[in-house]
Amino acid sequence: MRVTKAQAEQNRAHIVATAARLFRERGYDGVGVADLMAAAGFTHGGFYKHFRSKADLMAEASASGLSQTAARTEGLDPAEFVERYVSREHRDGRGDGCTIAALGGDAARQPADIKTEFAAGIENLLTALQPQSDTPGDADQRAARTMVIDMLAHSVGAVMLSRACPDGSPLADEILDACRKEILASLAHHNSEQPAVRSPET
Amino acid sequence: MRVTKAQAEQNRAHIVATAARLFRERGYDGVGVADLMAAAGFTHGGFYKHFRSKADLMAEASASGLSQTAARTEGLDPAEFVERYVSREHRDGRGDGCTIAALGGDAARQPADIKTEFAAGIENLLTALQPQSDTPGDADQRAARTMVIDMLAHSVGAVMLSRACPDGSPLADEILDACRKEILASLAHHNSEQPAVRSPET
DNA sequence: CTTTTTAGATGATGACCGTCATCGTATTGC
DNA sequence: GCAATACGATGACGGTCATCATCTAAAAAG
Repeated sequence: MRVTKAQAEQNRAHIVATAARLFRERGYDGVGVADLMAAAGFTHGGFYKHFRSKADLMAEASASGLSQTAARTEGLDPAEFVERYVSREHRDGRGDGCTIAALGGDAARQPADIKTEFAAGIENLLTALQPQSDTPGDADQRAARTMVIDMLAHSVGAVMLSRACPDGSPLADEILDACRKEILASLAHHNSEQPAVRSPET
Repeated sequence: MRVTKAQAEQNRAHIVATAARLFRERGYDGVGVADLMAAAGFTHGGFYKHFRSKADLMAEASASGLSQTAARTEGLDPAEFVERYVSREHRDGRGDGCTIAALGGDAARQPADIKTEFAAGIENLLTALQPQSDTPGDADQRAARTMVIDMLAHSVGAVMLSRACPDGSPLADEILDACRKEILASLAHHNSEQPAVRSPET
């Protein structure tokens, strides 16, 4: 059952995409190689024709998921990012959501290669959120970067904390609402003081 | 090899404490029953004399770890909490640190009983951080609670994001420093506007 | 067209895991 | 003290897991 070289490449990409989603939903340890391949429409045998090990796929799937999040964030207004990120839809859609929020806790226990992918993914997200098109002074650049880093950690923390609470519990929603309100207020506050990161509308 | 009833109770507590630490270090799936019992100084056989299942222990160990964090936070100034929580020491000491930051990401995929323990643990932490000794108006109470919820999510996000980066990487430290600075600034800002949560010193 | 290569299927292997059966021994209740 | 009880040790069980060997058939190379 040989297939076209192009088809094989496409199958490989499909396996990576499927893995990225399943890992986000169930965690790295919650998905077996056989599970994964079945979900992608294959049997477990062909796996090692594409990847050297499960750990290899874990790193590649993480990178894929992270770059997808960065791509979807590109050109998004910070406030708009927060509205979408710190939302019930995002919290309840682990599989289709941000890889950092879904697997950040697991990444901390993974080997260096996965952590490196996460660092690169975070760096990309920061760049996507911080439009440095207008090149102001170095001090402003650093202040803007600090602010974006803080906003990202803040948003990630809100989603993760809300997800740790029982589904549909008042506390889960309260956390989300409280954080969204405070993050947006913080954004507005920074904008009024030194508009290093500014909304296009204002 | 029977032991005193008091000794057995003590052994059980020791197993729970060991489990809480190991789970924080390696995650729920990263610790086997045999591993765990060996780390506590026993063989795997006696496990089911103490717990009905591994899932049962997971819930109990989570509750134990969470209440420990709440107890250690009791009476702590919010700013002091942030200084300790958003620190390199805490980030690098998963096993001895906060259960929310270590297992919050995993809890999201666990059954309802564990999520319920997390919600209760979070609620306890909020109470420990929000001294409602002076009973002001309801509006102030709610505003203070919102602020504490936000501060906790913010701190948790900072530690988790930093942990997802390679050990000793500049980004890991940058995240921690940026967030600590911003969280403390936010605290100061709230204190100056409406001192619902106030430092004892000021 | 012939030969070589390789994506994917099938099946097996050894390690690990949660759980339970059994047993010894020391404590507890009488 | 005697009998009943139960903590903990030893060992075994199904099941799952990552990985590899083998086979196939079709695509690629010549």
